Amino acid sequence: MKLSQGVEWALHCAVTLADAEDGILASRRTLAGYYGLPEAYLAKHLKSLVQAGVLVAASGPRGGFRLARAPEQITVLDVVEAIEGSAPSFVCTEIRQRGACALPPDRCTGPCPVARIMLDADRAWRDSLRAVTLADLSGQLPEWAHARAGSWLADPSKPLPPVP
Amino acid sequence: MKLSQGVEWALHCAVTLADAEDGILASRRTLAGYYGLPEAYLAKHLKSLVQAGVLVAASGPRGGFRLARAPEQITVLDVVEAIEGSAPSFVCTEIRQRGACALPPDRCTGPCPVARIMLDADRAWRDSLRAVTLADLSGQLPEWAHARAGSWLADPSKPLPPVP
DNA sequence: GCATTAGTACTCGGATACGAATTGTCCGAGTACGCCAGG
DNA sequence: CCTGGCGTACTCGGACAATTCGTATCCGAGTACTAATGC
Repeated sequence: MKLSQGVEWALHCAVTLADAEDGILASRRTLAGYYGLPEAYLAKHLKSLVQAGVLVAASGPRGGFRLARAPEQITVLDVVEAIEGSAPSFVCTEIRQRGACALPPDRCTGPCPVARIMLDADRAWRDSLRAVTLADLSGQLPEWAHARAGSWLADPSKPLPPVP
Repeated sequence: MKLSQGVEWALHCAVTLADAEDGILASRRTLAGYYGLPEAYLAKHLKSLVQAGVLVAASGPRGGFRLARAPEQITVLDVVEAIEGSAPSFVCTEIRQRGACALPPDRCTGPCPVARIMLDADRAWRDSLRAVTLADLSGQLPEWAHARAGSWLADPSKPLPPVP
């Protein structure tokens, strides 16, 4: 029950991309430099985000990544599932139907109580993540943080505006 | 975000042990035979349950495992954390304080929004598991299932009562 | 001066090693029962 | 017949491999800009 390291990276990068001005694409080098992350490995996670439809990628010079939808339309769950996969954390192997005391299949019409509880908890976890969007996260940052992110994404070589 | 296989085994075994008559200890062989599980590997998980204080073990002939408390006093979360560990699923490495756009530490008094959301979801998951006890799970089984489990735990060589 | 075309530099994407954690298995330490010998 | 002691068989606990997954990295495919060249 440990989440991948990439989930944190992906979430921060997605929130940062919400501050990109229209038409600006951020390359993986730009994003990696923003947080001091290994560029090659971050690329792997960015690719996952593209495959999941969270980001859109463009090749060539001036290429890079941007959000596929408005920040209000992307939930934290979208990002997490892009990295971790959307499979439920608990898989019931129906061991109640195996072994010396196996139950006959016709007695196992409904899901077993153990699986039901675990899936309920999994649903609660996902609901909690689905209730928050990138816009919600971005809105918790101060104005100068948005300005810094936008400036860096537009041109990483330009000096950053100072922190008040 | 995938739970260990042992979680399912541990939960089923714990629910089964709730049907053991007073003074009856179930050996790992008995439990493994109940569900057709590999005995040696199941032992590893049972050991974790003992270390977590969910089960009590006794050595020697007539030895085995029993619940450490009444089924009403053991939550599903107790069992899951015994196997998976109680560490939170998300760990914030404070990448916002690293890289080219690192925030100064004096601007990071509170937890970062990303970590807060992830920990909230983790708490929702654990709350959901904490709300259910082994007694709740056991209560969802029909009467004849309790009788079969109790009979097998008391003497695996005795023929099981039939399923109605 | 302008259009065309070849070159270049920069981007993403997939294929490729390495390490750690989970999975799976085995043998040794300890204990209660049963049996045997002695009184 | 009763009691004490020893042996045995069964239990759990920790130590030891194999496999899968997450981590980390590199090189190749593709694209837009740039610059040189011909008209």
